[in-house]
Amino acid sequence: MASNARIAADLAKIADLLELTDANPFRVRAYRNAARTVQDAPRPLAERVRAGEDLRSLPGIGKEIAAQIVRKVGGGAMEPLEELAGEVPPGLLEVVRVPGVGPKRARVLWRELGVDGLDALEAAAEGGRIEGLKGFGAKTQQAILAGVASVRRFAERVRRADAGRTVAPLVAWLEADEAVRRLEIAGSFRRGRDTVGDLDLLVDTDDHERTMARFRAYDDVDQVLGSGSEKTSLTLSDGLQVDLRAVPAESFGAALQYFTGSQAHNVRLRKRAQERDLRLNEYGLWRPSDETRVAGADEAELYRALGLPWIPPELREDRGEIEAAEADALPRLLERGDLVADLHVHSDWSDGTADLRTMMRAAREHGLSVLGFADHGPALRMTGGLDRAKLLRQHEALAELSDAVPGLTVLRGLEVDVHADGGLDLDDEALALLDVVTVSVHGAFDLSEAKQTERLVRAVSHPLVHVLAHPTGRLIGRREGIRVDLHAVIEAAAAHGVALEINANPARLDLDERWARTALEAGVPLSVASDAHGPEGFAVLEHGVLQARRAWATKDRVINAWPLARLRSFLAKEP
DNA sequence: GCCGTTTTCGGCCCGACTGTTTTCAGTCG
Repeated sequence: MASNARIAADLAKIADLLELTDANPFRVRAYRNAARTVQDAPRPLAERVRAGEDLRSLPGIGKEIAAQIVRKVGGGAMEPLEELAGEVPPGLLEVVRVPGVGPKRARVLWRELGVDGLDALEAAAEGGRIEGLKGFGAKTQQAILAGVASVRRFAERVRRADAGRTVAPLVAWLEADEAVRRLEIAGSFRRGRDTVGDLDLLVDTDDHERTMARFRAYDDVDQVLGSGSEKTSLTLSDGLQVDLRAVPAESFGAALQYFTGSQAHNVRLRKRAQERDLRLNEYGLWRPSDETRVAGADEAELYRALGLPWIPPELREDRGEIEAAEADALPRLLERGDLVADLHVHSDWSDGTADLRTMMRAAREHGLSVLGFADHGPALRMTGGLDRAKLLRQHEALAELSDAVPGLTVLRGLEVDVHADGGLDLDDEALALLDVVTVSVHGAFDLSEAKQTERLVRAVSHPLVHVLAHPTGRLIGRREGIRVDLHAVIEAAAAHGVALEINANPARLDLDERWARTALEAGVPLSVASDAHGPEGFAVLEHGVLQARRAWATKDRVINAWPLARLRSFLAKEP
């Protein structure tokens, strides 16, 4: 089936190819917008097509693009894709990813030098054939050579948590200088996305030149891509690109808003400014008639001047937050401090590194008052998983520890493997001994979508199951999730009072924000869980909270933010 | 290519930096 992601990828590719053929830029944008709409669509478009619905009700989808989507769903190829494939070599799509090379230059390089991909581009630069082309000089040639290397080394987006570790010492280095008054990380990092492409730093400084020089002098810098008094771009040794912009205090809020994005959110805000005869840019919100600044120093003030309450960065994706803000109906998003429990934690009874008591203490130190152990069941032999006899011994051990950590209630759980046919790895009698039954998939990732769906639907329909952990099994940047119709799984979870997990491990963050939101909209509660395998593992909960916030989760919809009595009632499957 | 209780045609978000230019195009975010 043509998933929304595949349809969106085709539309985005058409946009890229159109640019390379010098097409009408607004036509390009139309395809980009449509790609985004499809990506964000909560229901599979294929399903809507089969139901005979008119896709033109979706924003940015008109007659032409709707027809192309129908072709794709029907198993055909989108026509522009076929036409454009014959006009430009596909390798040019990689060439435009080189910094400083856009569609125009890529076309010149192709026409003049036959450059049809990264290898050819590199050879042309090394051979000195680029310098001398109209519009190209020696510096550009050098930049291209460096750019090819960086594209190769750093093709993918990086996990936000990894970027956070990289940037923390850099931020400390910049803030250590007394000229720096304020420093903020903006961009998708601030919005809490699970991955980031680069980092955007904003600085309010007494001395632009000095701060930019200090930035360039940071010892982990690999290449300085460009540097002026307002802005410096560079890459660090691990390939991460960091942009630093100097912003005056009177514009700081506007710049923070602008560079936090997302682009789609900003477009909406600028249109909104226009409708009020105002102009919005990174320096402030302006009244053009007399060039006065209506707002700029403070982000909340800027939103206010546009008739809106301040919108949390995690929601700024143009997925309904502006409408909600207008109606004064923004959710009060989950916060880390709302979490009282963690229901998915391992110990050395299976593959964890620490004993029960150590994990209990660590949970308390991380501000939790309820801890649900969820060691692996017997199927995962390599983890030393617990069979029924071992489970009983663990319960005895827990009973002895019942008062070991004041203020902490322990729930007896297990992470039970779901067999390929949807059966569980422990019999019902053993499952009934547990306070929390978490189920998850650790093998048979390759089943067909139909079989995988049947498997998970059967698992969450089991009357003793409470939580489905890391529902897709994706590992960011390493493994795609299983092929499964999550709509069907969500529907079954809703019918059987089962929660879906947001696994907070930064490599997982599974469910992702879109599916988590879909689950919430279907009435399915979430469990934000650390999946900690050691005492330090609880720290990742902050990443899970960000993901939950991006899914519009409030604490009322997250079972491990509930008071213990309410949680117990959920676990008892009371209506 | 999409869109419209001011429009079915004429718009479509905004500015900085760079390198190569004699006044600006291309790229980027």
